[in-house]
Amino acid sequence: MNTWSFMRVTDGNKIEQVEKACITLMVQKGYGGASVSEMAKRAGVSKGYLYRFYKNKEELVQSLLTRHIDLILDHINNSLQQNNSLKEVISFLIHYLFKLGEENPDNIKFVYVLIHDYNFQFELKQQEDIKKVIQRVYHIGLKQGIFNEYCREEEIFSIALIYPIDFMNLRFKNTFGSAGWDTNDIERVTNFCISALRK
Amino acid sequence: MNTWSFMRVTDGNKIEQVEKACITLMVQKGYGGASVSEMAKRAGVSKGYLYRFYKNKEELVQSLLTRHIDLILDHINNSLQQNNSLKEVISFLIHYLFKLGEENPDNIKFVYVLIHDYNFQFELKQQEDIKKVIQRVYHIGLKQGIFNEYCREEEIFSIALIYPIDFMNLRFKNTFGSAGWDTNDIERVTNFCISALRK
Amino acid sequence: MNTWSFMRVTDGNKIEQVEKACITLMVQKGYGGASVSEMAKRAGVSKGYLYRFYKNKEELVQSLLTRHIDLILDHINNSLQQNNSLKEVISFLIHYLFKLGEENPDNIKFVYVLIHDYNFQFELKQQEDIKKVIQRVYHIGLKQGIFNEYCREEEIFSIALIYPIDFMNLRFKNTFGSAGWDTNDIERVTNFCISALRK
Amino acid sequence: MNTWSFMRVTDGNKIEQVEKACITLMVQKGYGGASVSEMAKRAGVSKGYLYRFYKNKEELVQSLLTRHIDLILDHINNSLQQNNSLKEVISFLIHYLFKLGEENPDNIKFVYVLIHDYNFQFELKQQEDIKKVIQRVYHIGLKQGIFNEYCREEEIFSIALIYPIDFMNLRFKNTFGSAGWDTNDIERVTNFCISALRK
DNA sequence: AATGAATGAGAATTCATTCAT
DNA sequence: TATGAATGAATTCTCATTCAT
Repeated sequence: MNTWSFMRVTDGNKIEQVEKACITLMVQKGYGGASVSEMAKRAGVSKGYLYRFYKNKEELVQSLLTRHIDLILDHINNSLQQNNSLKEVISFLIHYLFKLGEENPDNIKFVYVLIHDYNFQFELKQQEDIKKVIQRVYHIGLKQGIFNEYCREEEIFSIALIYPIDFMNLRFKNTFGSAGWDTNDIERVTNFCISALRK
Repeated sequence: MNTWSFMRVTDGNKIEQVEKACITLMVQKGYGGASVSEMAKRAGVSKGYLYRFYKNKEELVQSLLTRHIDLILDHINNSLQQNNSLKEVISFLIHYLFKLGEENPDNIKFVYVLIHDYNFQFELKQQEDIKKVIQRVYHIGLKQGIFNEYCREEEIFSIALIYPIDFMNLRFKNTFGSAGWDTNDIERVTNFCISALRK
Repeated sequence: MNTWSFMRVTDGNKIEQVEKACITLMVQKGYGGASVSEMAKRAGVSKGYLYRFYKNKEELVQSLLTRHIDLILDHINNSLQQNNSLKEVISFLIHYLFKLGEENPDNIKFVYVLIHDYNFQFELKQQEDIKKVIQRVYHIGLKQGIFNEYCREEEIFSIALIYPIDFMNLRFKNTFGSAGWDTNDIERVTNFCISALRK
Repeated sequence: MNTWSFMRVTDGNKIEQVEKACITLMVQKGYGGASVSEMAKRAGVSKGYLYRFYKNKEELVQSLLTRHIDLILDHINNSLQQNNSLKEVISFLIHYLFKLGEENPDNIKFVYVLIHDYNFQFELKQQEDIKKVIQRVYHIGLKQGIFNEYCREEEIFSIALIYPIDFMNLRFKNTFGSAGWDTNDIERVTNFCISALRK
């Protein structure tokens, strides 16, 4: 192993630590309250180092959001390429989202916080990707003729993507008295979602 | 009109201006980005004046959120006291929410931004009020026996309250290519919501 | 009783309350930390009222200091007019100072704090009064021929006036492990003081 | 001289400048009146820089006070370790205090102002150190059997430490018409002090 | 590649003071 | 006589960002 490849590994770790710290702090303190200094300290790197990878704080956060959303979009696209039915696509998506929330609640909290923030829009290119993916899902449903008359692309987005994310965060916040979830909850959310879109 | 009443009107106006400025800035820049100085400047009052009414920035924002949510809860409670059916209660609620969004988009944006922020919880008392109201709506639906098997209190909250708010903000953000809404949209959202909860 | 005299009584009380509040806060928080608003609130008067009597915060504090010092000077002058010996004059003074400290510790703390503050000098006229009084005491001692060779006017001031005040505050601050004082302490301080000046 | 050592010198200078500015302003305006902004400006550093070294204004001032007092305590302790007589210990102390006042009046003014401020106590550990030192001086005097019957530890503190400091400040303030001091004054103060404690 | 010293604009908040009533 | 609403300058402190090393 040469020094160069060794360095790369080191780098990767550092940046990974920065991103973890960023997510944690964004969730805990919000965009305004999360300071770059604290991110660097938590990640064990210098502030200067951090600025060599990201133009500024906003870009760091935005790039993280983009990557998180991209992962979700990739997952849906994979699911779509396997000629799944609408039900399968939605079920896979929701199970995937719950898996993310179980692996690390902060990841889902982070997405939740940012997609509802007027300071962070999806990047333009990604917005197109989202539209495309939602359209593909919508067309599958149309082809299968299973949508009720009130269902449009917006409802696919709101119900199949946003509603499960909101569900998890409602539980994180313990608003209605339950703190986590079990497989029954996941099934119920999945079924509710599909039933909401169906005739 | 005597001087006294003139003074009062002036006062009322000032605080009203502060609150308007606060809402606008919260929506535009988020909690961390919205500065008290700018709020005061926009409202045409001094910073010191503002602090005679609110202990600090957080209290100003929190009190505004509480008031906005209270208005919505009051509306639902009124609706419940009139022995309305589930469908009527939900329909009234959604129409009310759209009315708010039409009167002043910032009001709905403000609520949207804050209820998805991990730094702003509902005040404890209000959280209880929300639970109570949602429970009452839920019980009406149970009595009428019209819920599908996947519907719980959480779904009432997410679908009848959050989904319409999200819908408006999706339109404000122009995510799927339409910027406002018309009466058809309102009807569609209403029907979709009721259909989602129903058998 | 006419309205005028009634008013005067009321006024007197109010101003007295203001002065009490001022002293308490000056001792507790220092000049910078004591706010006029809090003084007014504690005294149960409005800020505006307070400013009708004192040009500003400094004048309020300065006038209080001047009055406190004047009381002490008056006491010494009375003592001097009775053809007392040096020992009697000093003994009366020290007993008087301890009486002040017993009546209300804040009074002695207040004097202690201010006479050691570079922002508060004695008023010019009062500085002359102090010099005069100290000179008279000095001359009595000279006439009686009891001073040791190292004793000058400055020592009269430092030992007969400042040292007892410092003693009480050392006890208030509990620096050497005793919190108050008894009659033995008073006698000891008196004797120490006289002995320090004597041959 | 290499760049590194050059940097260190620069750094040291900056902090030194901050401390000088702090002392000057504390003496001129008191704790409340001395602003951190002005300290930074006078020291030629940025506000942010200052806060990298001191948690806040209080810590800056307190740390300076502690250091000044420590220097004095160290001096007494050195003197004590050389098996000096009481007279020598006190004489050395007083000469040292006057030397401090001659080197830089602000240093003695600073100590004078803060030890008489109810907002600044000695740090707990230092208070113990002071007690210990005073006790050691007291025990020397006891062993030599030279104290008069009115002399206790408190008097050692008040007369050997506080009285010379007060003397210098009385001169700085020009209260009795002389502004500085000469060697005769120093001798007189020393002799007065020793004579005051002696039989 | 990596650091962290240094900045300075700007944040939240306070408070002495004024003045219309 | 007495109030307290209103101000705005000043205060303490933070933080994103830069840059010399």
